[in-house]
Amino acid sequence: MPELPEVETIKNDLAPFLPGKTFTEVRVEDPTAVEEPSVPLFKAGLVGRTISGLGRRGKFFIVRLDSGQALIVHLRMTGNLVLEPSRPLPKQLAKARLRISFRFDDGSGLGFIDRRRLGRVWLVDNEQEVVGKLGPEPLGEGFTRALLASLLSKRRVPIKAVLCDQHIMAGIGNMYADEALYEARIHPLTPANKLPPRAVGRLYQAIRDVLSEAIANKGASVDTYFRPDCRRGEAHYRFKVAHRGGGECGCGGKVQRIVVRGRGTYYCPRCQRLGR
DNA sequence: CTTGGGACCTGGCTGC
DNA sequence: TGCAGCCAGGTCCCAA
Repeated sequence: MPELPEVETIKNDLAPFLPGKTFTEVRVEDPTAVEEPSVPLFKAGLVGRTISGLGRRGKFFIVRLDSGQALIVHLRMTGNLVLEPSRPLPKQLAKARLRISFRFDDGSGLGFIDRRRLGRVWLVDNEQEVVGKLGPEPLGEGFTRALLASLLSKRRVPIKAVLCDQHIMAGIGNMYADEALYEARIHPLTPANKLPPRAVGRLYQAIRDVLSEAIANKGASVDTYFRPDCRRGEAHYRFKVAHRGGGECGCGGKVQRIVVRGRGTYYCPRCQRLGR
């Protein structure tokens, strides 16, 4: 599932290829992929435009155009952007369906494939229309310990739910929330506003460390995530708890799986105690 | 404000 | 072996 480190990796991988290219053809194979505007306007707004730069906000991938518009992609659960022509797709992607294909003036192409068809694209005048309601970037300069403390102090819900809420902070999903809480030795059910200042400090560092390390390892290929050239990320090899139910923690205890707000949550009951 | 639930979506898994 | 039904979880939306 692509979260911040995966989308950042996709952006970094595409940075040497996309900027400067001009769209020559856009084929929308699955119209439900286009959230905004209509499919004809979507195509017309892209063809002939040149890519001026790439960006990322939370889990959204942003392609900026010379027209001033922005093509925005959200991969949701199973979306992938693959460079074409590409080698045979890995078997996890073999059944994914092609939803949109983009062709460029140099003959290259980019495919948006998505097994479960939950991903979406937008073409908008102002990217804030799509990403404007997101909370701060956890790796951004403005994301300080004090800001985290103030965000948490207003919420009584389990800390796990707060970390995954894109309106509070942007880019953390199920996997990295579990990893950050493990690293900070915080039980996922702890009410956010009940965290003592020292725990908030640990959590702040854990969020930054876990995300940075995952980016350095090019994202986590736990399910259908692959880089645009179909290579795997390696961040999942470093996971201590995420998707490791029944596995062993370094302390000798067993990683447990519980459900927090409808999401599978992995943690170590010995390292992450409730109430302190 | 919060919380819970459903909808979207389909491959892969479980259980009979 | 076949098949029904559940599960994964990011996001939005609605009801209480």
